[in-house]
Amino acid sequence: MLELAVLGLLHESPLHGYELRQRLKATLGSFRAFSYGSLYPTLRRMKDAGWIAEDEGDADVVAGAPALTGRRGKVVYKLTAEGKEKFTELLSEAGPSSWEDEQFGVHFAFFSKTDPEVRVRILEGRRSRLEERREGVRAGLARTRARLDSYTLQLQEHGLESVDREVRWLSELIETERKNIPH
Amino acid sequence: MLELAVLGLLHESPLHGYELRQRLKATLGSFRAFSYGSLYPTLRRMKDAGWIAEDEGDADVVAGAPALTGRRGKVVYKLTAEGKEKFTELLSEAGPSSWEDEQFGVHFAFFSKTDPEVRVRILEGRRSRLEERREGVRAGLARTRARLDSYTLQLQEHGLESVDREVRWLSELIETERKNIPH
DNA sequence: CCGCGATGTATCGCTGCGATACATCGCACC
DNA sequence: GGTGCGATGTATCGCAGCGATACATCGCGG
Repeated sequence: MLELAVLGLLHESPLHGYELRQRLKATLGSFRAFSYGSLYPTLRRMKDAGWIAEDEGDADVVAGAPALTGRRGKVVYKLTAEGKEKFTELLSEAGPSSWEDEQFGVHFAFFSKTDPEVRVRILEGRRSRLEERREGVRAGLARTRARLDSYTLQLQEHGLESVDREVRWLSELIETERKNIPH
Repeated sequence: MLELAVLGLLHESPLHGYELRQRLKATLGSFRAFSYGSLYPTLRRMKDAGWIAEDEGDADVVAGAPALTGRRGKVVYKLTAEGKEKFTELLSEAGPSSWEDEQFGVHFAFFSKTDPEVRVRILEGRRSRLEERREGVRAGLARTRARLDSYTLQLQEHGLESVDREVRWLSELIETERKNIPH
C-alpha cells in the first residue's frame, strides 16, 4: 500500500528516500503519513522484488571526486519496467475489501492515471463499504442508545456524521466522474 | 490504550473476552474497532500485571457438574484494586502527545468518570494538536498547490475540512464543559 | 569558525489488524 | 427427533506501519 504510493511518485521522476517522504506528506496531506520506519524497509523490499532500481545517473556523483570513503550518499531510485506494470496493476486492482479500504486515499491521489470507469468502480466500492459500516453502527446505536453514556453517545454521533459526510463527498465525485465517461 | 478501554468497561461489571469485544464496538462505534488479535493478548498482559483477575464467582460453573473434560468455558475477568487505581491514573494522564492523540476516543468515552477540569484539559489538548497539524498541512498545501494534481488537491481539501469540523466540534464541547466547572 | 537546522539513511520495539482455527450452544425447521 | 446453522467463545499467526532514535553530512548565519 505504501508500495502503490512509492510507485506512483517514482512514476513521475526518480527520487531518494528522504524526498519520497516529503512528497508523500505533500501528496497525502492529513490523510496518511508513512514514517521512515515503513518507508526504508519497503524500498528494500521493492528493490528485491525488482520493481525499482538504484539510479546511478545522479548528478551529485558525476561532479568530480565524490570524496569516496564511507560517503553514504543519496540512494536514488527509479521505476523498472516491472514496476510500471505493477503500478498499473495495483491501481485498478480489487482484492479483499479491507485492502481496498486502506489504500483508498493513495489510490485516489493517483486517479489521474486511471480510466474513468475504474475511478467510478473504486469510488462506489468505497462508498458502499462506508454505508455498510454506517448502517451497522446505526443499528447498534439504536439498540443500545438508552443504556449509553452521554459522552459515548456524542462520540458515536460525531463519528456517524463524519462517515455520512464522506459518503456525500463520494457521491458528488461519482456524479462528476460519470459525466466523464464517454457516452 | 486498549487497556484503558478494558479497564473502563470492567469498571462497571465483570466480563469475558467476547462480551468485552461487543461492548467495545457498542461503546466506540465507528471510532475504533479492536480485534481479538489485540484483545486476548492484552487481557493476558493485564492479568500478568495484576490489573485484572479471573472471576470465579460465575453462575455457569456453579450450576452442577460443568461437564469438565476440555470444556474451555468462559473466562470472566474483574478489576483488581490495582486495576482501579491504574484506570484513574490513565484517565487523567498526559504522556507524549502521540499517546494522548490515539487514546482520545477511548478517553472521551469514559469522560463521565473524570472531573470537568480534566475533561477540558484533554479536549483542549486534542484541539491544539489538531490545529497544529491542520496548519502544517495548510502551509504545505499553499506552497505546492500549483504543482498538484486535481485529485490530490480534492483529497487534501476534503481532509482539511474534516479536521476543521472536528476542531469546531471540540470547541463546542469545551464551551459546554467550562460552564460545568464550579465558578 | 562554529553551531544549528535541514537533509539523509537506517533500525528497533511495539501496537493492532485481519484472517483463521476450533469448539460449543441454542433453536428453528422439517 | 435429528440436524444444521448462526451466535457465542477462546486463541494464535504473520504482517503493516508507527514513533523514537541514532548517526552523519551539508549549508548558512552570526
